[in-house]
Amino acid sequence: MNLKQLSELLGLSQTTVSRALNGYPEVNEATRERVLRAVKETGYRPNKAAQRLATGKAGSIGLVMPTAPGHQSDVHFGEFLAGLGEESVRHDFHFVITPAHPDDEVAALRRLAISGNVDALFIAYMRGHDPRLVMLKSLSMPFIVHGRSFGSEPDYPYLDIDNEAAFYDAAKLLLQLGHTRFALMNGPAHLDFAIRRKNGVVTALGERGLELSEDCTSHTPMTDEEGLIAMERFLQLPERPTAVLCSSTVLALGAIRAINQAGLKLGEDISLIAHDDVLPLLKPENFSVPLTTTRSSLRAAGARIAQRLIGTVTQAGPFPEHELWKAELIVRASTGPAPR
Amino acid sequence: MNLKQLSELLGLSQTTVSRALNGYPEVNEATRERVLRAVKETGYRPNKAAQRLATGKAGSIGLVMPTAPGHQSDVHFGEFLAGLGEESVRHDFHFVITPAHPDDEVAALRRLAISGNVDALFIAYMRGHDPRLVMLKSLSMPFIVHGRSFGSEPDYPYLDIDNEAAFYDAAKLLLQLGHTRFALMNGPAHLDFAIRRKNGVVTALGERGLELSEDCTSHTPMTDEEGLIAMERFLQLPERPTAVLCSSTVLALGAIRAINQAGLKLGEDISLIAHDDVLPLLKPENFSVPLTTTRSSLRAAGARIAQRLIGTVTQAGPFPEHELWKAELIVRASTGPAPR
DNA sequence: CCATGCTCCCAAAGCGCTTTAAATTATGTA
DNA sequence: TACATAATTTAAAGCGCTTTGGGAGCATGG
Repeated sequence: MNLKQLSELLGLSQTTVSRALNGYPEVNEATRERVLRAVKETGYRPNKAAQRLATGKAGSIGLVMPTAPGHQSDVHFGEFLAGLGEESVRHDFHFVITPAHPDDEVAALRRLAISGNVDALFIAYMRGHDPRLVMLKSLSMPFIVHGRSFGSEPDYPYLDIDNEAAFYDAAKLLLQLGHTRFALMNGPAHLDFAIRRKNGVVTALGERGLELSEDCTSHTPMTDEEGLIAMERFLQLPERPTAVLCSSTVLALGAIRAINQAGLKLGEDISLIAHDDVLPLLKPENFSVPLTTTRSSLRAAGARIAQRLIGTVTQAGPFPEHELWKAELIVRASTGPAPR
Repeated sequence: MNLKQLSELLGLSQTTVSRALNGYPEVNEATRERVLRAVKETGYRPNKAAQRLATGKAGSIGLVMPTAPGHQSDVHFGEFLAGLGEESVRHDFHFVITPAHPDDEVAALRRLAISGNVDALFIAYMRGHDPRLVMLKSLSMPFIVHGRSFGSEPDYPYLDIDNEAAFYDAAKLLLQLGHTRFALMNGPAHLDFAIRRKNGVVTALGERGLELSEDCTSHTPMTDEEGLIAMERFLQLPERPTAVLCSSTVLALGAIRAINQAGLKLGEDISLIAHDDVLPLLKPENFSVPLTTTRSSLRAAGARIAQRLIGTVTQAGPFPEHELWKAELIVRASTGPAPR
């Protein structure tokens, strides 16, 4: 069933039927109702490809999913997607996901953009001087960045959390508890959030005349294995840290395993604060020693980004160019006074 | 840059350029190379919407993501998606994800199918007598089912794991270890895999003249909280179970927390076998007491499903209508002889 | 009675591609 | 040299929708 058949069925022109469906004012209400009724009865749905071709609008937002055989899937990705979905469903938008090899992301994004399949783009996992940014800016398609790109002018729309403040505050708390030997388990060094979080820690320590040693810093993918390995390394240092900051509850999961295996007590021998993206599987309050965290919901970020993206496409704006969310510092049992 | 412009640039007709690009044989090799070179230089990409309209092919597979505010996102979903992506990227396919309210899935699937946005569909989380199946069969669009639908004729293509055998084998192992008091922590009762897994357990127990009591069976969403709650309930029974079968490592995560909190020892006081979908975040070997599991990679299933779906669309088949994968039973420390 | 302004509705063009049917050019054969 | 045949190329017709530019039909008012 297509428009032509439907209009013949109704004895109307395609124009009128199309207008009736799209809410144009110049069609008689009685006629509109007749059309709507026929749509219900026939189950007619406009062909999206044709609609897209005619209007240039796709009703979808695009994203690239880095993937490869052996490439570990990221729990954060799923959670973010849930947020996007939660909002998109309200506007009858869908998303088009292009899987791409991690080395091919810029090109994949470009292909996606000029394919005509999507109205807007979204990127995340930002790096310093991110090459995707340059490409996107040249593209004249709305986009939004989750995170920021250190070293680039912030002349692009973004939603980010204040990573620096979050880790500054967390470090500050540990300082107040008397800790002096710090460690940081961070994400990959080239990622923007990792850079900023480190800065936050360094600043807080600096105010007390302390330094973050290289030995006590790890930059790894955010998996529990890496957390385990990094923490094992820290624990073997002659002067092992008593305060650990952790870029993800996933890393913390491994780190705590290492702490337990070493026979140490979390919250007594070692204090730990992790950043909590509010993953359904890793609730900090459910750890055997509940985790002190800096919290910011990834899912909420996804929903907000969808809202802005869709709003931009449908001209429902305006939206602020930049949003910087504060993370909450939530104190639980994994932090305590420095042992002496 | 579109076809028309490109062909004018080359002094050729759109037909020839189109054919050159799509590998038709009736175009001179020299001409084809000239076209290809021009494409490289100009960065021309065909408009997908137009291509789709003309061919009816979309180069994409569709799926519905159940979502709603407060609807917990499923870790299994992300992992499955990773598998789909891994294979899709090889064929330059992408996926179109329609988020939909859980109550609206059938309709959403229908909309997706007739939108012309996708070439093939995929469904999962099968229920007994699944209503989506009826709809899909009436649709004349290729689809594949992950799982099966209990109570429907298996006259549709599916990929499933042998849930019944997996749980039969697991129960059998525990029986051989001398256990007689069993519990089953299962997924929602209406889901196909839950029905079959329960059957497997019941059959194995039945062979020894044992029964699975209602008190010792839970049907819940597969989250760690639910695992905790269910296990707490089991542990308060006058005759508490010594052998527990668990439909997911996620449930096991909570269950083990409950066991620890009760001061019991996993693998001694209580033996537990969980089904392992090979989630990157929950490796059974990383639990403080490594978990005995029935293992089957969700990601591998995703990749295979993508392969079959894409193969069907591109006529690369034929593929077997049905695939039933065996899960591996891997024994680790969470199982031991029944305490006496 | 005719110009004016509405309200509705329609024919046809166009979005960018593929593909059918036909035209043109090249090649081979008698 | 002429003609059949093969090798290339092209014009034009869609694919199913939106939208531009009119055009009936009808009431209003001078």
